[in-house]
Amino acid sequence: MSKSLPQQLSRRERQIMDAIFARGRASVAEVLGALEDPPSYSSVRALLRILVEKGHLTYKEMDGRYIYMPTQSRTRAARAALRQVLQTFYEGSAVKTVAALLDLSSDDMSQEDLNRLSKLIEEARKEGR
Amino acid sequence: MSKSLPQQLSRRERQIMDAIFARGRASVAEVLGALEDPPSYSSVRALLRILVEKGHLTYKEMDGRYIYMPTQSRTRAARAALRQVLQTFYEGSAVKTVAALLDLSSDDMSQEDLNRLSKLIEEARKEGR
DNA sequence: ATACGATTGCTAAAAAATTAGCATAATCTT
DNA sequence: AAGATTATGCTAATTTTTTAGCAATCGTAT
Repeated sequence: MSKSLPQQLSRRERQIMDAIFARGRASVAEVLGALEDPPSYSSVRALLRILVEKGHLTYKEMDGRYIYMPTQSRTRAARAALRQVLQTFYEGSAVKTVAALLDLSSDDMSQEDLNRLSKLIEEARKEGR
Repeated sequence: MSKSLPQQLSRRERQIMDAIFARGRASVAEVLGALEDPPSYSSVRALLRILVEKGHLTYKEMDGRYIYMPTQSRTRAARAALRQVLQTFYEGSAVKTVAALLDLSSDDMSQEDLNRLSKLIEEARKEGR
């Protein structure tokens, strides 16, 4: 059984977690650089400390400085985030969500990308059978 | 040009906005009922008032009570949320995101759902051409 | 009419989040 | 080696968020 992290994150905490998830892991300076409206270095450190205390982050020392990384896998966090969007905006329907995604970014998608998606759907079809 | 709502929401504000987006619109009592760890009726009203002040919600009186609804369209908010997940967890790749969605909920998808998706992709293919 | 229940207007207090300063150690540069 | 830069340890203060109470109003049922 894996530990649960039921606590919802505050605004800054969320920002920082997102920055770290997007990068995999990050130093204080990197997190600071990733924030849109950055507070002081001290403030970022304080938040990181809190996130470690709450169990959302861990860190190890590398080259004399701390590198922070999520305790939860990216995959797991990503799924939770997707579920949230699904429930809030698409009535829990994956189909509707995929449709929205295609609509959102079909301009940026190559024929090759579309081929890949077709294959994924084909696979799901087989599995469901 | 539409008004921008740059302010990031606090924890409760986010919760409440999500509850209202999921329902389209809601009364104070409905919002209260929708929250997992509900505070008092008064507290919910205070948050709603703040969200109105900040321009995220609007309300109208119906049957003697206030019904709150988002100022931003669900579609627009949904897109913003999807983009956020895309950027944070899937390197901005819609293909990866769709793959994750299929993986997440292919069990719940019918053959008919998959057909629909195939068609959507086919359409995107034509458009891109 | 009157009591009841649900709602809003307004206000204040408590809790949490956010920010930052200062001292100190390690590392890099000249 | 000395100075500059960058890091952490620890602490405190400010700001924002979150909570809730009380009076007044409106509709409903007795």
